[in-house]
Amino acid sequence: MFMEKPKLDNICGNCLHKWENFKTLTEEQVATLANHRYEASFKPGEIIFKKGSPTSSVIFLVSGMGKVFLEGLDGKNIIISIAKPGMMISGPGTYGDMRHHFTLTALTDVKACFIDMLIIKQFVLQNTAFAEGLIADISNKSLLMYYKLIGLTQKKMPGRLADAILYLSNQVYESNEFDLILNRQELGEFTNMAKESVIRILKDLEDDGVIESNCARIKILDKQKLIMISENG
Amino acid sequence: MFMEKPKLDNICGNCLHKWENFKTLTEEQVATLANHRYEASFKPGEIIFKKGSPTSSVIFLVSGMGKVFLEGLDGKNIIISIAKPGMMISGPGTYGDMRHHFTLTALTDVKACFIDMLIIKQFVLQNTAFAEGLIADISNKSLLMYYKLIGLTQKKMPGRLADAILYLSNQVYESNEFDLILNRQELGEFTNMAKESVIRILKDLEDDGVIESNCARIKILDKQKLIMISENG
DNA sequence: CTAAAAAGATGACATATGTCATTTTTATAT
DNA sequence: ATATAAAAATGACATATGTCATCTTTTTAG
Repeated sequence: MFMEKPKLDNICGNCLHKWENFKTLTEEQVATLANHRYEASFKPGEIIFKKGSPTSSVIFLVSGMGKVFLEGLDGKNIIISIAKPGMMISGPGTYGDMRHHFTLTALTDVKACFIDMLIIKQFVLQNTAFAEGLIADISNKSLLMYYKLIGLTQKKMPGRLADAILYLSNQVYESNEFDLILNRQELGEFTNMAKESVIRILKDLEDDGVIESNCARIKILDKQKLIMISENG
Repeated sequence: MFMEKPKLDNICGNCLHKWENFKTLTEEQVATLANHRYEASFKPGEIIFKKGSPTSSVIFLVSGMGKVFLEGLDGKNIIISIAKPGMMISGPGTYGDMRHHFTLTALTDVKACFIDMLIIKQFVLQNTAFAEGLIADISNKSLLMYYKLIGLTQKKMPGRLADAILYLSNQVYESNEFDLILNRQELGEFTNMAKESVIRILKDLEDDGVIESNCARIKILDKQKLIMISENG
């Protein structure tokens, strides 16, 4: 992983437009931002930041996708979300013990933008609208965790897998047909089930004509039914 | 309008001292707070606020205890935490859809203080230190959810119940012996298990000399062993 | 104090789901 | 292209945990 200081071109434009809360910044603050950002490239599987490491930066993916996951017991992970460009990636440790509590790794080739955390904290103190937006952002992520908790603890496997497929289709790929960048093991880490169970239920869904799936490619044939499975556990 | 330094020590003093973030407020803001607070009393079982209702207020318990829980699928609840005086109780909807996403009910006789949400939001805009403190508070709660998720999905029942007992002992009652205000059903909602399983494992713990338990009274006999059970699943 | 209701306790049983071992398919590198 | 490694798929089996029915104890209300 190597870092370089990027030129002040409109490389930032992407994030500045995509992350709602950047719109609260003054021109001066945007300039400050551009002066305190660093880019780095990662290959699939590489760690972008690791649980336990200092929360020195906030991260935006410029391109590519990553996975955000909790490192649980006995090396068992829980994938929380798939990171895409335009989302701020930081964690609850930022305003706490200053340590990351989850790990972010690249799923594809990733170009990531590191913004100095001190700058973000400075904006919070200078710009109340930004602070408010940050609270909203954190709150939203917290909310997702509530529903993740309900899903993982109260739904049975088919419902959890349906949820995962719907999440990938609606939030990540924005399409009913996609080349999955998660393998069965990771799909299991996302749905809290063994990879063998993922395979079995994926097959059940295929047998029932809900999806078409061979290896990485997944096509949703009957979204309504998938939603029904998601809702009925 | 002239405002004298409010005499709050007899009313608000409890919360003002207990919730760290109130210390960032100016005297004027404290006075505003005192003018926009309302108290209400609740009996055990009564709803203080309900999932789906508007987040018009932030709540502090003046006295008594409550349970904060998600209303999950098929009426199955997930108790997230036990509310005590000194903690701000609000939810992720406050800076989102303006709706509560969990329910708060009284476990004992409760006197609750309702602070107008608009005042809190005003403080966020006026007082960046307060905003920062609020972010820290929300972050901390978010963090707890991460570890709750890991515990509930990856630990087996004895580990989860051990966690619950340790939480009650350390965080809630601050004693190794206490009269539990949760019944077996609720202990199940806290640990994601059926009430029958709670009863069984409670009995196992008693047989193993880890705790002493008859109905509501619980006494921890071997905390070290309890911690071990918590850690080993 | 007695009756009714709620909570706690117990046992039998069903099942969702994980684990392990093995085979097949797909991807990767030489 | 061939060899090797990784991922996917499959089947047998074990088990943690929920469900249900029943009984006992405790609490609540008249």
